[in-house]
Amino acid sequence: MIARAAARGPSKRRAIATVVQDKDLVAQRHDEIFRAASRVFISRGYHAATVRAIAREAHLSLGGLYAYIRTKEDILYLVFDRLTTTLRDAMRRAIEGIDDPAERIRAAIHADLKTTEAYQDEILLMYQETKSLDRASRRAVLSREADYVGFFEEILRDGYARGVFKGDPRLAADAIAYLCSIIALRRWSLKSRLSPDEVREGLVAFILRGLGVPVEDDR
Amino acid sequence: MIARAAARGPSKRRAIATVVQDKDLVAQRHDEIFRAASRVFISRGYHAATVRAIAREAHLSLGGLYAYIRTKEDILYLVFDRLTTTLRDAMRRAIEGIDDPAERIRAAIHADLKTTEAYQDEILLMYQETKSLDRASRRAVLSREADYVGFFEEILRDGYARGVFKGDPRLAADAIAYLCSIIALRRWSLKSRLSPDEVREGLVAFILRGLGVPVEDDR
Amino acid sequence: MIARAAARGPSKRRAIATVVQDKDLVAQRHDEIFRAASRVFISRGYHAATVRAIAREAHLSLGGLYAYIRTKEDILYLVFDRLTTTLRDAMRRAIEGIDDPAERIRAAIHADLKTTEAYQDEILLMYQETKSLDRASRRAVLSREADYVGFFEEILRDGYARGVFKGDPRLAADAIAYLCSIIALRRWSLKSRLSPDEVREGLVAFILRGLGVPVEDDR
Amino acid sequence: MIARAAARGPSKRRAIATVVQDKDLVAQRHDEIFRAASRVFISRGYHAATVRAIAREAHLSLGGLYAYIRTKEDILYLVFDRLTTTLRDAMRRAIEGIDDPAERIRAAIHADLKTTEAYQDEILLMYQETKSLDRASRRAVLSREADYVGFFEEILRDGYARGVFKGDPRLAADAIAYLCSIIALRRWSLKSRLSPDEVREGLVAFILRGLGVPVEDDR
DNA sequence: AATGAATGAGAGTTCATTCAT
DNA sequence: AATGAATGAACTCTCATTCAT
Repeated sequence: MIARAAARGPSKRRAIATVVQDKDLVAQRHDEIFRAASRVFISRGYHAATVRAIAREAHLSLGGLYAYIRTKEDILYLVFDRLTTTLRDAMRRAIEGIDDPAERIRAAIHADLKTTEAYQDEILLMYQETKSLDRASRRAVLSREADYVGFFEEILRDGYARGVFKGDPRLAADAIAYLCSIIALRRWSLKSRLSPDEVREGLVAFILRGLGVPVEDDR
Repeated sequence: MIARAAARGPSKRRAIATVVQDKDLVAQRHDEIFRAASRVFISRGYHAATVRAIAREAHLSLGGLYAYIRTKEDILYLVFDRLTTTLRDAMRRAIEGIDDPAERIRAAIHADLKTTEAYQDEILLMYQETKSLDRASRRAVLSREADYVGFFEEILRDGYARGVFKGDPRLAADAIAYLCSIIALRRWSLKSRLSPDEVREGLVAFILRGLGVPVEDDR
Repeated sequence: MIARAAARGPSKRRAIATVVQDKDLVAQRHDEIFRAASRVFISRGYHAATVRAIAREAHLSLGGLYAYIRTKEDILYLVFDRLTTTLRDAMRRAIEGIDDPAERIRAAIHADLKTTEAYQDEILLMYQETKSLDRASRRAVLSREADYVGFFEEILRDGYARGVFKGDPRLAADAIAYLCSIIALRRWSLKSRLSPDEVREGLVAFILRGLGVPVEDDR
Repeated sequence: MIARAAARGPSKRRAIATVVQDKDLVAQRHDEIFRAASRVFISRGYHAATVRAIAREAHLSLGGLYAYIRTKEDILYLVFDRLTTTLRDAMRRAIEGIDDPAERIRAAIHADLKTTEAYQDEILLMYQETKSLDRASRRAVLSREADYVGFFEEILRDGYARGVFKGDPRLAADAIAYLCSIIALRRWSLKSRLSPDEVREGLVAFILRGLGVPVEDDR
C-alpha cells in the first residue's frame, strides 16, 4: 500500500504550461531556470525575488523566461518539483537492497540527514514558501512529500510486523522525516556547538532509541 | 549557565520606536496591534497582509498605527516578541516545582505540545516569516527561542548528571523542542489519521525512549 | 411605463469603489478625472490611453488617481456615466412643458442633434468603446441609453394614440435616436458638404416625414 | 459624378506589402487570413486579439503570417478591405437592372438591411475599430464607404430630378446608409422586441416616408 | 518560403510610508 | 495624539515584431 504510494510518484505532477513547444528545449531551459531560481529565491526569499532577477540569473530575457513559465509561482513550483524528485530518488537509492528493518531505517535516516545537509537552503525554502503556491501546486508538492514519508512508514510497518520497532508507524514516520529537517530549519542553533557528524550521529541514535532499537555506543 | 540564559530573558528585547510618548498608552496599543496583526498575518500571510488591513483590524487609523510602530516589519517583530514571551511563560509555569528529571522533562514536553497546539497558527507563522525580520529583530527572536530550548537543556543536563538520560543534552534539547513544533508545521499530515491525544502521547513516548527513559506502555 | 423607465434613472448606476472616503472630495476628484480622461480617451482612444497620462492630465499622481478608481475600466465607466447623465438631463429640459406630440418630437430631435453636436467626440467614444466595459458597467450604460430612447418612445406612443404618427413607436424611437448620432459617427462624411444647420434641418425634416408628419417647406 | 465615384472603386485600395512574391499565393493566403482574422477580431475584439491567435486560426506559423502582412494593423485593414468589397458588390447586384427610382431605392435599402444583417458582426467591428487603422488605411476604407453611400446618392439624385424624392440627396443618402447600420450597432436594443422581418419592413417604410414616397400599408 | 524562439518596451496596479491638517 | 489623502517606486506580465535556422 505504501509501496504503491511511493511508486505512484509522478502521477500528481502538475504540468507547467509553456508557449515554447520544443520538448527538449523546454526541459533544458527548465533546468537552467530551476538552478537560477533556486539561487535567487534562497538569497532573497520568494517575495523579494523579482522575475527579472531570475531571468538575468538564468541568462534569459524577461520575455524569454515567460515563454517557459506562466507565472512567478510556476517558477517556485518548478523548484520544488525538481527538489522533491531529487530527494525522493536519493532516498530510493539509499535503501535499495537492504532488508533488515533496523539497518534499513538507519540507512534511510542517514540518507535523509545527508541530503538535508546538502540541500539545506532549498529545504528551508520549501518549508517557508510552500504556502505561496496555489492549491494545485501545493497539493502536488505535498503529495510528493507524503510519498517521501511513505518510505519511512513502509520500513517501520515492516519492522513493526517483525517486532523490531515500537510505537505507531505512521506517527513515527512523520516524526523521523520531520526531525531530519532540523538540520535545515535550525542550523543556526546546531552549528554553533556541534560538528555535522556529531549532529548526524546524535540524531540517528536518538531516533533509533525512540523506535525502541537498542543503540550500541550508549555510555 | 542555562539558568542564566533563561533568566537573561528580556535583555535581548529590541525596542520599538514610537512617536507617542505615553508609556501606558503605547503598551495598551501594542497589545491591540499584536492581536489584530496576528489575525491578519495568519489569515493572509505576512506579505499579502497590508498595513491598512492591520490598522483597520486594530481599530486605528493608518497614521494612528504608524504612531506606534515605524515599519511593517516592526509589527511582525511585535507579534513574535509577544508570542515568544507567552510561550516561555507557559513553559516556566509548567515545570515549576517538579524536581525529578524524568517527570520534569515529561511535563515540559507535554506543555510544549499543548501550547504548540494552542498557538499552531502563530508558530507556523513564526517559522515561515522569521526570515522577513531584519537582522536585529531576527536576532532578538532567535535569542528568545534559544532561551526556550534552554529550559529543555537545563532539565536534560541535570538528568544526564544524575544518569537518567542518554545522548548529548544540547542536541537532545534542540531535537525535542523542534519535534514538538511538528504539530504546527505538519498538521495537515498528522490530523488526517490521528487524534490530538494520540499524537501527543505518541510523541511523548517517542521522545522519552529517545532519551533512554523506559516507557511503561510499550507493548 | 416609459415614464417610469425614464424616471428610474439612477437606479442602475454602478458604484465606483474608492479608497478615499470623503464623499465631497470623491465627487470633486471624479469630476476632474472625468474631464481629464475624456480628453485623453478622445485623443488617443481607450486602449492607447495610459492611466499615467490620465493621472497627469488630472493633476494627480498615479497612486492618487488609483485612490479614486479601482481599474482603468472604472475610468471609462465614469466618463460614460457622466456623459449619459448630461445627455439625459439636456433631453429632459428640452421637452419639458411641450404638449403637442409633433412639437414635442421636433424639440426632442432638435435637442438631440444639438447635444450630439456638442458632445460628438464623447458620443463617438461611447459607440466605439462601450464594448470595453465589463458586463456590469455595460449594462448600466446601456440601461441609461435605453432610458434616453424611452423619451422618444414616450412621445411617439402618445402621438400614435392621438393619430399623429405612423409606424411602430418602439422601432421609430430607436431609429430616431440612432439617426441623430450620425452627427458624431459620420461627421467626416457630412461636414465636407453641408453646414451644421443644413444637416440639422435636413435630418429633422427627414425624420418627421418618416413619422408621417407633413413638413412645411417641402418644395 | 457619383457613377464615377462608384466606378473609381479600387483606385484607393492600399497595397499590403508582403515578403512573399508569388501573387497567387499571396491572394490565397490573404483570403485565409481574412477569414481567420474576422473570426478572432469578432470574438475577442481587435486589441485583445493576438497575432498569435490569428496565425493559429489561419493555420499559419507566426513567422509565416508575417510573410503576408507587415503589421497587425495590416490584418485589420485586410479584413475591412474585403468586407467593403463584398458589401459593395452585393449592393451593385441588388440594384442592377432596376430603373424606377422608388423601386431602385427600395431594393437598395432592402439589400443593405439584408447584408447588414448577414455581416452584423463585421460591420460592428468596422464601426468600432476603423479608428485603429493608420491614416492611409483609414482613408482607403472611408473612401470605399463613400462609394457605398454613392450608390444611394446616385439613385436619389436621379429620383430627385424626376420629382420623386424630397430633401437633399446627399444628406438623405448618408442618412439612409447610416440608418441601415442600426441593425448591427443596436441589435441588443432591436432584437428584444421585434422580429428581423418587422425591423426591416419598419425601417424601409420609415425611410421611404422620409424621402417623401407614399407608403401603401400605412394605416 | 517557412518556422518558432527570442526580445524588451511598456502596461496596469499595489502599498509602505509621509505629512499637512 | 490622530487622521487619512497623497506619493511614486517597483512589481508582474503581455505581445507585436524580428531573425537565425
